[in-house]
Amino acid sequence: MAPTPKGRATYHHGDLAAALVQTTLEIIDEVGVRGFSVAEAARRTCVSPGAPYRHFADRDALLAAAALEVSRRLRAIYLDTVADVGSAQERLATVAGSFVRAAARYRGGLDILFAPGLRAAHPELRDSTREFVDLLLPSAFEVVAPDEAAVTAVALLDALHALARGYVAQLLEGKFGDPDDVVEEVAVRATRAARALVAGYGVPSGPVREEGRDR
Amino acid sequence: MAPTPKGRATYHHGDLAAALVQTTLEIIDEVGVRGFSVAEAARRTCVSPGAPYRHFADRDALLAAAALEVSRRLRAIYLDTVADVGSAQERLATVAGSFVRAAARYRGGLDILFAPGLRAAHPELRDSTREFVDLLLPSAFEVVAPDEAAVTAVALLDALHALARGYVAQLLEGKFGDPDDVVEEVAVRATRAARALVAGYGVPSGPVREEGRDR
DNA sequence: CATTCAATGTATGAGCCTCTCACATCGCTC
DNA sequence: GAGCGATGTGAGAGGCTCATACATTGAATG
Repeated sequence: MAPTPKGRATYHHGDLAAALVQTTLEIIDEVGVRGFSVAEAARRTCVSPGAPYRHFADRDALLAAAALEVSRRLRAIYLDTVADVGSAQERLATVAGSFVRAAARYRGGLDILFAPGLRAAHPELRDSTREFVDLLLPSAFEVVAPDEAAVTAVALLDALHALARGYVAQLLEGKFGDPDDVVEEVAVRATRAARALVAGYGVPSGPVREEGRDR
Repeated sequence: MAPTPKGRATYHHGDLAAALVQTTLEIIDEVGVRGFSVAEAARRTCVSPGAPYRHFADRDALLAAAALEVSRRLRAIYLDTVADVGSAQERLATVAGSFVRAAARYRGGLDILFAPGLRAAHPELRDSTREFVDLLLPSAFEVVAPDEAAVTAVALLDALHALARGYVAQLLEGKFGDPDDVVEEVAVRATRAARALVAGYGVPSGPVREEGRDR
């Protein structure tokens, strides 16, 4: 007869996919990506170990879906807190700091969002970040010198992207100490670095000429 | 009598620890961190599946040792190719590009060097990077404004570190296309971004004032 | 309503992996 | 040359991923 398994009223779950993503995020917050297992996610969601595979091709697919959810939340944060900063320069600089602060909040989430293997295998993850970056494109155009603006604007965003991710990585791995303690300081530093970057791309050929060796 | 197992002449291996690290790097180059297993490393080294655990507490410890080896190689590359660049400014900028180029060569290695979980759990990995960054400290001091030089120099290096790691991450996950094809272009961009960063930190209070919102 | 069917969950199990433990083998020291 | 500590082997417990066959059910259809 197989009565509806332990923690549930109905045989069918209702929205297992979403529940699994949520559970996955929780598990990862607790034990990190390495500690995560599909089996554990199934257990916490009160379904059999095989059930998740109805919705996700494999472990990585579930992780990728969770990472995608994280990127959606980051986007929301951006729209709430950064989108309406006054000048384009400050908007670009602020987003870096804001990103660092978000990292401290969604700790585990950021871990999967940036897990090397996952991103390499799941283009939709890269796309999501790319879309996010594109939100900033108008600001970048405002900041950059008008000639060859297109190329430079994209390059600037890539640089900002790189910078922010690098700071987040260092923050999350505890390089500066307990992330919760230092997040604000790191966010400020990231903002300052971003400002320097923006300034550097804003001048027609950059403040340092092509060959900088003999100034 | 248990004849000395298949691929070996003696019962004892000689230097299993080093051999395992080497094999680990090879495996990761082929199949990535996710595809790596201690069992496979043991197989390729022609020892029993349990043997590695005489030398490494667990899978992560072996990975960390391999990552440490990678960081040693990176250090060597730096000393060979960057250490004697003329000006401090260019030295700092060049190291970013050089790092990106190294990433394309030691692809798998960089994956583990930057695997979020690993670095968080193994301080010696962070230390190794830290030591590497410290090699650049003198250059940073040269570049930075003399007042509060200490704080700023370190901050500049952290920013450069973040920038370079971010570029490497994007390169390796294929954001710009096949890493081998784009590595040079990305390296140039990283160098340029690094220059902008260095320039931004070189001016006493940065090119944009504290409160930048109402320029 | 009754039926049917596609979607969703369960049960079972094969195969692999990590890591442990008792035992075998060997290089070194005294 | 005897003993000992270090290093390797073999067997196995327990867990995980994923495939396959079967059970259950909500929804569409007549």
